[in-house]
Amino acid sequence: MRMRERKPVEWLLREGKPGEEYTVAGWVDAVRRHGGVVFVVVRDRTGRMQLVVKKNVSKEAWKKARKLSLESVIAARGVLTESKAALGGRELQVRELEVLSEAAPLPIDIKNPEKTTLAKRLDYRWLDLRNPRNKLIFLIESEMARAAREWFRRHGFVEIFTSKLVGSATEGGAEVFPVLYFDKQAFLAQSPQLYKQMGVIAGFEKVFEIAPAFRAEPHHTTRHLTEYTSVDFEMGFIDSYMDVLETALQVIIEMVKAALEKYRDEIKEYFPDAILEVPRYKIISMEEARDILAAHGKELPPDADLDSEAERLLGKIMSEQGYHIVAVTRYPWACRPFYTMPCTCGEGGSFPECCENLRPDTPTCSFDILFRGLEVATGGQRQHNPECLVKQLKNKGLHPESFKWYIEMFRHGAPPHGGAGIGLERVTMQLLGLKNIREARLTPRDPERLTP
RNA sequence: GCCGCGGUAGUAUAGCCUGGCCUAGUAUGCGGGCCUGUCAAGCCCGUGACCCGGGUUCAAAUCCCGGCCGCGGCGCCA
Repeated sequence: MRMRERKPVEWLLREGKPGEEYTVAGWVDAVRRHGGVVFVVVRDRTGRMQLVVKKNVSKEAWKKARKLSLESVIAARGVLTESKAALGGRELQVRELEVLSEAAPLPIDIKNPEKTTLAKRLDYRWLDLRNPRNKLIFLIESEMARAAREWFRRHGFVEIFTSKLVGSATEGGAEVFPVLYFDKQAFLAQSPQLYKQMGVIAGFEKVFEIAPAFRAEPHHTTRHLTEYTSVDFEMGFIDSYMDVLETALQVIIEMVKAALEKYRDEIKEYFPDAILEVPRYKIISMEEARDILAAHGKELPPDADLDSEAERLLGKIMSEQGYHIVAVTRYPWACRPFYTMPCTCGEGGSFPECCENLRPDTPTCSFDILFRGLEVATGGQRQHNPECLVKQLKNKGLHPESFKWYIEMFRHGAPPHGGAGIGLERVTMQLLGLKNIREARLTPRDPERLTP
């Protein structure tokens, strides 16, 4: 049988002519043996259809069909017929059957993913993803990445591809993976942060990147990966960090919208906890967030980040008011990286004096975006005054010498700018209501797992 | 990194607390048989497991210690 004659299942069910002979090929989805007749359900990328293999039509094909194992790859040729009993209303009366690749007994239950632990499913990811529910997660991610990319391009952002091998840690040092770079010490980039800024300063003005980021934190939770996809952008000539926040929100909305427009029915079918409408958002300040939380019995000190309990609580309160997305602004200096623009500078320009007396609770021009109570994005305005940067580095206990080229970059004309990073897998997880972020990554990496 | 829970056929589980009655039960898968209209096919027969190492004991799936792995929480973060 020739593969070039192969017809997709969807096409056969819709447009094939009954009475004509066709070739299909795909995976064995089900086999039902009934003595002289064997029903085989074949599955390809476009759908599933029933093959009928009768002993009195082709004894040879019938013999092969009886022995088919689930998930083997087969090709079949036969006459398309109408059949009320068949799934899709049509079936193929097989004259010729070929086993292209025989499948060994399956180690996991593909039909019912909930009957196998996630760890086991991940060990056999290539089988796990044959399940339509699991496969859908990645069709959605593909769609969301496309939507984000197209949105950026439509709005004048340039796609860049930054180094993932870096010479120094971006923000501290503890959470980066060290790698041996010939005879030197290097690291895997935990964020494209510094390079995005370089893109803006180089004159691209607006840049974005959709690429992996690496975090060496040994988290054992349902929402952390050591390698994830970051949807990052950076934009110059902003009036304030609110321009950045608006952009981040629009991108997230655009991603969710695209996923829902294309896959709403499937999402509804497979993910009972998913959101089916484009979420509304609300922007509040850290001060307001603290007041709301305090009113619900959760007190936070003025220099503290929202802990995961606070995030969940805030997410719940805001969701009940109809806002699945809430952006929290003005994070205290103590919780933000050294390059963050403090609110004492920020609006209206940055001068050497404005970053003098930074205290742990000094508000910064920054924000986090929570989607159903989980942080999915972080961003803000960056400090573009090199003198301030040095002060801010020192304030954080870092050594300016380690960031030499970074600081140097701001001495040759750096526009006011800011950006954000959006966690693709986290958006997917919260959109679909997944219980574990590992489900949203093709081959997840956590502190223990390095294969497949 | 810290804390808690766990590891039994291919998969998912019962048994563990209160050691012997376990020749380790059940479901599903897998192998074989019957069956020409099934679609979670059915019926009959069969196959298959106590994570690794050490200890306690007359006796360990069961109790203790260590390791590895898994699940989750926290800190932190996308």
